[in-house]
Amino acid sequence: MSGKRASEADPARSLALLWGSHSRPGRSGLTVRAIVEAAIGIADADGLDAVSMRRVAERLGVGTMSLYTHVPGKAELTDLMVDTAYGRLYDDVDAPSAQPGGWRGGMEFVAARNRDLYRRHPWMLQVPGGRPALGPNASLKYEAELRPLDGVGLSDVEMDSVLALVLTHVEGTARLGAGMARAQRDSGMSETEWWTVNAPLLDKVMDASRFPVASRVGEAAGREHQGAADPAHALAFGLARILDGVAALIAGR
Amino acid sequence: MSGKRASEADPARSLALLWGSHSRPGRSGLTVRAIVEAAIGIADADGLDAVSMRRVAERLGVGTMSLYTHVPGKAELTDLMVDTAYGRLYDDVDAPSAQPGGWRGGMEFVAARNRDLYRRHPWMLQVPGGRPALGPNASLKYEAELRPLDGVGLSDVEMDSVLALVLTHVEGTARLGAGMARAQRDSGMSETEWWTVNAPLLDKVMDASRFPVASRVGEAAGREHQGAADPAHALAFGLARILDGVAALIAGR
DNA sequence: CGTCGTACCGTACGTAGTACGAAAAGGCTA
DNA sequence: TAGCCTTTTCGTACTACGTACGGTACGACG
Repeated sequence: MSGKRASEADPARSLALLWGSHSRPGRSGLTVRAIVEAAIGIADADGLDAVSMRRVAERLGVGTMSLYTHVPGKAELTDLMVDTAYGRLYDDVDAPSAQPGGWRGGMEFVAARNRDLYRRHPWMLQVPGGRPALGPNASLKYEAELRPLDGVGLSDVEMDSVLALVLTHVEGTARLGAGMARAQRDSGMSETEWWTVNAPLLDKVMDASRFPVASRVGEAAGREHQGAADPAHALAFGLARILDGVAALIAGR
Repeated sequence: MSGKRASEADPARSLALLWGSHSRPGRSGLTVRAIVEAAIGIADADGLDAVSMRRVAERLGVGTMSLYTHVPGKAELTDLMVDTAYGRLYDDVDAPSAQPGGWRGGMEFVAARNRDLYRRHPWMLQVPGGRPALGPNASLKYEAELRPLDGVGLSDVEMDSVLALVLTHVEGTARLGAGMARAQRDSGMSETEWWTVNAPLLDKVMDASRFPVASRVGEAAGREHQGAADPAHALAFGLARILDGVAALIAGR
């Protein structure tokens, strides 16, 4: 009955857990790291909704409530999952600033890596937003991703804005892709199958003459993408426009 | 125990409900429209998570299970909520294609209207993705938003791509804003308050010298935006870049 | 060997979606 | 009016969730 929403983690607890050297195994071998790893495994396989405290505990062979000895609650566990997932984004040798193609090549690399991240961990798109948990890996990520933009003629504020723009775009298109993948899993039908089944139903119910542009464009796009949308194309097309726009901003100096 | 995920609606049932003239009041006056309106009212006030079948029924003064006579389940109800919310986006007189400033003005109008939509109905950002439910209002929206791009030198596929890019950007920045608003509500602290409280804690735990660019840029951005991020600025900045990029694409013809 | 701090976890409460089947209210024909 | 039938309404119950609470048992230390 306390005023605490399950969706909002205690920031201080999260921060301590995130940055602290949490490694005292306890007597059953239970560790924060093990809990987080188990949760990520479940989320990778079955989505964030499938991550229940019961199921995490079961996977670790411990009682459900034992988890609470190491982790304050599910919200903080989610924070830990996110920062851990950020952990393997960039190696030292493989930094965005080490990519060819200048700032543009760097941003393309950032976009590709983040796309891969969301592909591997689609559950990250389901994490409830709010104040982002500034863990060590998130900080490392921010640093690495800003570097290609440093010294190219953008102000500090603009550097932040450009990176945010790119990341928002990648997240948006990844969300599209994850949604399509989930729809495919849940319905058991591929995108094309679904449309061939449901198109007649839609035709019967909607009068295409009321939507002349929409039906023309929608059909063209559907044919091109073999479905309602194509996340890979959306990512590439949008990123090209965005980086062109950023180039124009830089050139305008 | 059936194989149906609660997150995936039956498309045929949704389509029939969406397009059908569902208006047989039943003997308690219960209507699909009334159910949807009640659900939207709850979602507007307390978020999508607060929309439970029990609470919707309570608001309407009927038994919980009576809802299932009119609506197959919660997933389909969500589809109906979304299409209904789309309903009041554009009046006939107020269409994007009637805006000044050509295609660019039209897209800026589309962006502003969608931003307002997400501001009024933040729960739309929590709707689980998947195959979008093609209701009448979604179709109208697609038609209205494509029109400013018609005949400006883009191919049909490019028209779809540009619109998707703009809408993805608006959704992404709206998500940022909704997250910040929710964090503020849950924590009871404004953005500046939160950072003044938690900055010392972060300083203690992270070594700023390991993140030279990040700490410099982050501090500049934080000062500029009076917080970790500024959704309004992110929307405007990103939209300007995107439309510059689209202009370059058109000019390249 | 006794004591204590901590890790562990069984039970229980309140929340959710919805399956099932009973009950009740009209609408119809005879 | 009586009887029946279709449809709407909804009480109960099942599973699954996060986690508060309180008991138990292990390992270290005196």
